[in-house]
Formats: sequence, structure tokens, C-alpha cells
Amino acid sequence: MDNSQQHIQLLIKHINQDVTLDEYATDKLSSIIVFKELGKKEYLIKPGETANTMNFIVQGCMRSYYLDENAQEHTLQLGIEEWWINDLYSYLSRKKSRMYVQALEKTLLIQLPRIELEKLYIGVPEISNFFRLKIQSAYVAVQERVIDSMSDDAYQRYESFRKTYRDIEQRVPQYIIASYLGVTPEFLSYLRKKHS
Amino acid sequence: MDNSQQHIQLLIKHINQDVTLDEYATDKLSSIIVFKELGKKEYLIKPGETANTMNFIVQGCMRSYYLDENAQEHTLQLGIEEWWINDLYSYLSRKKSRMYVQALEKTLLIQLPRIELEKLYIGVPEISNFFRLKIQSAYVAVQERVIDSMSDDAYQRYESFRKTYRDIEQRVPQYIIASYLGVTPEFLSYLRKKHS
DNA sequence: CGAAAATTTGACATGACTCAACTGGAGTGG
DNA sequence: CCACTCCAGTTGAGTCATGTCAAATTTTCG
Repeated sequence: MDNSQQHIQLLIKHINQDVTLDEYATDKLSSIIVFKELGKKEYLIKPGETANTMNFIVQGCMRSYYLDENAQEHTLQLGIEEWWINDLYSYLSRKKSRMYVQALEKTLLIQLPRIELEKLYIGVPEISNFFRLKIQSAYVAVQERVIDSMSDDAYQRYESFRKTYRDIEQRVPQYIIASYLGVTPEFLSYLRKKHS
Repeated sequence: MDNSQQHIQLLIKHINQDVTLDEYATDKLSSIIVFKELGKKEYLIKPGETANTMNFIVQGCMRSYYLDENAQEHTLQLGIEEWWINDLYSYLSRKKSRMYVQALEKTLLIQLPRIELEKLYIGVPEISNFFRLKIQSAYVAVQERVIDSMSDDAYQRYESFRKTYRDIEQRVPQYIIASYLGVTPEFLSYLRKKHS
């Protein structure tokens, strides 16, 4: 079994945690897969582009972020192996993205082009169901963030970040974690010291 | 044409802004409608209950909110005529809600039960598409809030609230707006004075 | 090794919260 | 119709959480 077969297996295994793919579904899905490699700091999406694929991380680490009026970075999503990464807004609405989606390490992605994927939805309802679930959990995750940002102070948010992203924390620079939490790097540094 | 026919027309007209319902779709949809009236301060959903309907506001004003560990209220959604109101998390995941969904005025709702609605999805794709769009825009709206809460200070959030919810601002008490913005009522009062 | 990037540190500024007191209007019951 | 109560909104003093800026230190990586 060559490498790309292994990577496809990783995706299939991942999807099978939520729905059950039969052989037909597996084959159909495999047939639309595109691999993509990104070097460290390379961009998958930049503002003005449109997201036309779903992206599954086989190996590596990525984030999505945007710049506010003051050119401050705000990280919206982080992901490592077996996570999905995208600007879901752009993918779903087919409008131009305002986000950067960037590799933080050398990263290998499996991409599923929307056009092919939507054809599959018709004949393979498990795949349609899987992505419906993904979108629902994306909604839940974002709402959770709104709730946390209103209920918790910065240190509580940092602690719950460490729980949710346990395996990610060591792999990304601290200033990116700060930009995810919505605090300055200086303040996160201060908090870490205070509670250590 | 009696009142309830008028109300159904309002819903149909609303849906037709996004998708095109033929006569068959309209009839099918009409057949699953349930009306529900709520008095001022009455609850549609309380924590521990599960949301099993989509709820369209025909007349009135509603909000959803939750209580944090300190029993502080945080308003997540506000709605008036021709808006949808729900705990979408509970509706989609079929899990128990942690939210209150409450009428702020005497309110008339059209409810679409999930069980009937999902049956319709099979034969009437326009209806399925409509709700897929609604869920997408709910996702976008929540993400927009995350972005605003990270980029903007309280007064900027208040201004953008007034734009988005222009017709709602006058109908809801100020402390609820404060709990939507994520500030104390005292601080919102201070901001309003400062900028007047 | 040397330069650039990330992190830490500290002084100071400010946005937002807390608490308590006060004001004013909207019911409500007599 | 008045008196009373209650709740929303306002005000102000003091405090705390977090931001800003600049400099020092450490880490990363070519």
C-alpha cells in the first residue's frame, strides 16, 4: 500500500467515526480526492479568493485568521492531523473570503472539490450526512466561542483552549494563541507567569 | 381570507424571498404548520427541554439567552416579525437546550415540527434548500459576532447592533441590549450618554 | 555565529465592571 | 385618582482586567 492509499484510509476511518461508508461510497469518495502540499507559512486561501474545496489535514498544522482595521490578526480556527480547515463562510456562500488560511508547518491536505462533492451528495447520502454533521458542529463550536467570550475572562478562556486544543498548544507560537483568545501576546505572557 | 391564512401567506412570502415554492410545496408546507401564542415573558424553551420545531415570528418579539455560572444573562438572539427564533444547537443536535427562549411581547409563532419538516425535505427540495440556507446564515451571523467581539470595542458593537437590529432597538429594554453586547447595563448607559 | 522572530518584563493608560445611591416612569391596589 | 411599589435606567466613586509602548531577553533558524 503506497502512501497516498494510507492517507485515504485515514480520511475514510475519520468519516466512519460519524457515518457508515459502504464500499461504493468509499470508492466514490476516493475518486474525487485531490492531494495538496503546503510549505510552512504558505497560504491555502487569501482574502479575495473563494474556497471551493473541503480540506482535511493528513499531516501538519494550519490556521485561519483575518486582519481587522488596525491590521491586527485574529485567529478563528486551528487544526492539526484529522481536522478540517477552511473558510466555511466562503465555501458555503461561494463568496470571496476575507480570511487567510495558512499552514503553520509543512502540511499535507486531502481536498474534496465542492463540485464533485455535491454530485456525490445525490447518490451517496452518507457523505451528505457526514458534511451536514460537520457544518452543524462548526456552528456549535462558533456559538460556544461567543458564549465563552461573554462568560469567561481571558485566563478561563486560555484554560479551556488548552483542554480543547491539547495537542495543538505546543505546536503553535504563543502569539497565535493570544490572537485566538482575543488578548495581546504581552497579556497572555503575563497570565501564564501569574498562574505558574 | 381569515387571519391564519394571512399569517401563512406571510411565511410563504418570506420563504419565497430565497427559494421558489410551487403550489405543491406551498400546500405541503401549509399542512404541517402549527400556531403558538405566547404571553409577554412567557417561555418557548427552557434549559433541559429540547427544541423540536422551527419557529417563525408572525407577530411579536422574542429572544434567546442563557445564564452563566454567576447567573448573569447573556442574550444570543433577538427577533421580531418575520425572523426565526430557536436554540438551533438543540434543534439540530436533538440534545437538551441550555437556553431560555422567551417572548418579550405577546407573540404569535408559526411552528414547523422537525419530524414533519424532515419528511418534506425528501419530496420538496426547495424547502430543504431554504432551511439549509437559513442554517448557513445562522453560522455566518454567529461567526460575525465572534469577529466583532474580537475587533470592536463596546461602543462600536453597539453601533453595529443598532444598524443590524434597527427595528428591534426601540422594542427591547436596554439591559437586554447590554446583555447582547456583553456589557453591563451601567456601562451601556454611560456609553450612550458619552456619545449623545 | 548572527539576525530575525518570539517572548518576557515593567511602567503607565484605559475600557469596562462593581456597588451603592438616586431618579423616574409603569403598573397595581385601595 | 392617588399612593405605593417595583423595575429600568442613570450617576459617580473606586477597582480590576486588559491594552500600549518600549526595552530587555530568549529562541529559532538560516
